[in-house]
Amino acid sequence: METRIDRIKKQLHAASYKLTPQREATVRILLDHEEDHLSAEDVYLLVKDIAPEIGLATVYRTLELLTELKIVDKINFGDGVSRYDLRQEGAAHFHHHLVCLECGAVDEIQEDLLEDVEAVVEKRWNFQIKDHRLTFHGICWRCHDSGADKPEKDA
Amino acid sequence: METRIDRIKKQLHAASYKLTPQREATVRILLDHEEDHLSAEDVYLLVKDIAPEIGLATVYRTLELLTELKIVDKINFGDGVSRYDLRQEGAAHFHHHLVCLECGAVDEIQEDLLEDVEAVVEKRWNFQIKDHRLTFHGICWRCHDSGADKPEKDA
DNA sequence: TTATTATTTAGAATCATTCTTAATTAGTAA
DNA sequence: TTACTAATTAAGAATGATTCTAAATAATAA
Repeated sequence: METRIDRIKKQLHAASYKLTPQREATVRILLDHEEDHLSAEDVYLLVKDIAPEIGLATVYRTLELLTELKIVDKINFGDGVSRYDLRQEGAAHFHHHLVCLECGAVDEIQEDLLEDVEAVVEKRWNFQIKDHRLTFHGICWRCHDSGADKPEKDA
Repeated sequence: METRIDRIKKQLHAASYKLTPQREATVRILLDHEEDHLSAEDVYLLVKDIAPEIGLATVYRTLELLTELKIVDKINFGDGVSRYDLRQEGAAHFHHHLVCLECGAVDEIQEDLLEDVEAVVEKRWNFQIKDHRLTFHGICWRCHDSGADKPEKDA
């Protein structure tokens, strides 16, 4: 059976890159932390456990490469550190984020909520959209009283 | 007649800050470059022309202060540099951006396109939205052939 | 094998941003 | 005005994330 790693390997080969042990280890960490918005430093510390000889610069280079190939998305929540998220397989667009101003939690919205808005933008601003970034800042369900309900999982 | 500067002065006083000459010079630069998405360094170089004795750290401090007071918005297009935009007077939310992957131009959408989407997010994810960031990446009207029309100005 | 190219490591270098310290300025009360 | 106090600033040092450099290593092709 073909695994996600296998498919990423093919993607790399198609672009004439190799899946070196360091790159594979990095990808494995990202797969194990799909929703964690890891920084390069975070990835580095985690990947060192399974590939101790790896260097920080290699992690940066790998993340950059994966970003170019649209396997991961590089995000910036304004704290001066870039974070890296594995893109949903086959997703055309980047998922959205909810950043809590109270506790700092970052939740994800996988569903694409922007289809209507994008139709308007393409038409009215005559702009061919390739991707988008959407982040909401506010108070998450954990931090405000009015209904301590965990939202339903992504529709 | 009350100018924008006067109103900003009041806002500062209300929060018990002073509009020092350095701060005023910085605000003037921002007013003169409303759509330019200046970095702190850009602002510094421009402000030196009208207030030569100013230091870079002061520019940073001033921009940070103005950001806290929601007079300017700090944005990050992923190039490692923060940029600062004067917020439309009275606007509750930050405006959106169109970043051209071809020529690098950054256009603005002042209109709030997210009202419907936000209603969905507030309800379904049980999240109290305070602000948002929305950026589209793609090809601007200048760079793609199909209709070299400048879009109508913000509706 | 040898030559060539891609990749990595380690640490130095860079660059944006923040911090520190001492000096300056403004505001206030006498 | 003068003295006191707090806010603000300049200058440059310090920090921290990221990128670059040089030499070593691994993979690939001939």
